[in-house]
Amino acid sequence: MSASIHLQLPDGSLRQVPRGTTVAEVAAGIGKGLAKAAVAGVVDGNVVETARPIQGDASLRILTAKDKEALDVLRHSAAHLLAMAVLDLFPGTDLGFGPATDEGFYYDFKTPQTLTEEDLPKIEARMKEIAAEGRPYARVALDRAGAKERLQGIGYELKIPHVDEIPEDEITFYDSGAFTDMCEGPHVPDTSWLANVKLLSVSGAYWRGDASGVPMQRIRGTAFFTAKDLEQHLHRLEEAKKRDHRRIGREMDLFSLQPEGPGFPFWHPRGMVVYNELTKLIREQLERRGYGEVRTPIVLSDELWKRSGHYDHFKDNMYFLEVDERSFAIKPMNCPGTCLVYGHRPRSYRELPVRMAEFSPLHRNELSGTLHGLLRVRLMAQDDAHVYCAPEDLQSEIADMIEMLQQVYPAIGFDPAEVIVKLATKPEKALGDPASWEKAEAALADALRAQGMAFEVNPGEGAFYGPKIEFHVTDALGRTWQCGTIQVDFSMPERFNLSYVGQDGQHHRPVMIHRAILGSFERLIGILIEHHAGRFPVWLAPVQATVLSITEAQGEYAVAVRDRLRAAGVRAEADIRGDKVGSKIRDAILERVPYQLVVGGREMESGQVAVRLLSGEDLGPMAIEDFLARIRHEIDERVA
RNA sequence: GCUGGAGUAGCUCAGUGGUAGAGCACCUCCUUGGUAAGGAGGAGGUCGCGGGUUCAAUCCCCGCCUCCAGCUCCA
Repeated sequence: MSASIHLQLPDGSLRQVPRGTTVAEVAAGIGKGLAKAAVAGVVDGNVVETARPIQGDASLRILTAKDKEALDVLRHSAAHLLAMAVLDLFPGTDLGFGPATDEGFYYDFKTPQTLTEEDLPKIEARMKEIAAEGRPYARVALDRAGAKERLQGIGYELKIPHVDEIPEDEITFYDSGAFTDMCEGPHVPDTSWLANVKLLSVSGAYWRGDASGVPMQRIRGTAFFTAKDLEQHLHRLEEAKKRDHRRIGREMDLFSLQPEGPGFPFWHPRGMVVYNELTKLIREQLERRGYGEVRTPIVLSDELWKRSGHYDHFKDNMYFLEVDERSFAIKPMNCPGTCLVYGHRPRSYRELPVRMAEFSPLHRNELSGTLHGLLRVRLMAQDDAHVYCAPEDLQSEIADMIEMLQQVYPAIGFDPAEVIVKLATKPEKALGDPASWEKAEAALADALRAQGMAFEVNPGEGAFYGPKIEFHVTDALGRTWQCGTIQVDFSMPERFNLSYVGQDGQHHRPVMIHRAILGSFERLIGILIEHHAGRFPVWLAPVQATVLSITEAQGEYAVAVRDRLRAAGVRAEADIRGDKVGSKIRDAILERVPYQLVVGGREMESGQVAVRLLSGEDLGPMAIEDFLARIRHEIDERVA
């Protein structure tokens, strides 16, 4: 065995070092700055701590704070730091798991006493003390028996059975001072990297997510390399709180949620304006793209749901009722209804593809604990459609749907170029044979490739009847939300025995595509409220312009201006109360009205309005016609 | 559904074993004021619902409902 090995660095250069050289030593050999900045290394694709000796020829990348993977390492280490502090303060605590997440980290504990929010500052303070000590993380590798013995010795009961589930025969621990934890690693070199941590919440959880299992307490937190990044993140959390659609929705009088209808939103007149504008946007597209709109019943016989497969796969989420000794279900999806429409008469290949859109209300009995404003409801409507086509039309139909999505998203304020695309594949419990699933998954993947769209796979997340493409938008705070979805389904046409007569005079089975562009209107409106912080694009704003009189002398003029705007199709109000204009502007801002039209004696004289934007920008006086031209353009073009 | 927390005026929140308060919003009046809060007065509450303890419960106890933070699930 040669005493030296070759390491290939990201720039392609080779470096010869003695066998057993650590990542940290290589970094030091490259430069003093890198030695200090090295968080971890990537050896042949595996992330390892800087203290790891390299035993053979390998590729090596040194991770610094700039790398995405480095942040995960930091947060994972922060989770350990949290465990150290909790063990110090609450002896007798047993450890669950403590991973890094997209936003930070958490650790699950089984503590002798219940933890509360008040305990967090104490724990955080202890974490910072330990961080300041700069305790190194040392890796210890044991075999299975050794690992169990060690866990037993320190009293970590929960993790002992887990040892048998680890596929590798080498079980690793990381020690820092008196603390040790069984963990795959890697970690930052020492705890001094972890100064910028913040604990955010404590909540319930279960050992390995099993609701019948051991109850645990989860402490969540976040960590960053720099104080500035941490501050920015906390600021974003604050901002998200300010944008909470439940609060803004109430302030703008868009909708309400009431105990009489848990999870069933009440739409107020102003909320319905947004709802209807979005519907209008979609209907325009439907017309252009050769869709017909249908409306199928809300309540349908049990038999139908047994045939469609919902009874077997979606029953827990459905509402049932008994009428005249017959069982019915309230529909959670539109697909079976449209299948009945399709199958109601013979179909010819000449009329394919049959495209049916439907906006019916859908009820889904979601678990009470999952309800959340408009983002998770039990009553919603989707901009739903089902397309029945010949297999060979699949690609072009999907292409058309993607094009529609690309035309719709900019109007609601999302850049289609920034949409994240995922392909969700067959779940464990699914309808149909594996071969059609493969066919359907391939069809979706092909369609995406044909469109030149990059996508990642979301394994096991498909609908029970078929795989789906998910379109995720990124909002103003960098959060992502799934909106659009396209699903290919070979099963339901089979179950409903749907067919069309081909050119050859024979019966053929159509393929069914389920698709939604916006997703559900409820959820989308919730997302849009938060994305725009309630400041909707003008075309969507419940009130588009409000006329503010300066004194009561302009009251009549203000009302006349409002009526002139209304006649031109602008949603306008007039505020002719006896308040000062500053106070009226303040109210208009709180209502998020995009245009405030101030009318005083001068404007009344000249037949003008003084235009102020929601942003505070003052456009000065202009003729009513000029203002109308401006706002009509924004409305007609749906300027976002 | 599960774990933990909460529910007092439209909103944000004080408060007490002897049936309740503030600010904002609302209504009236005064003020006629030029781009984020002019002033005064008034009205408004079954203190989430049901039971219990007590001479007396908004307050203490039990059950339920709803909401919030998570778990899980998802449009």
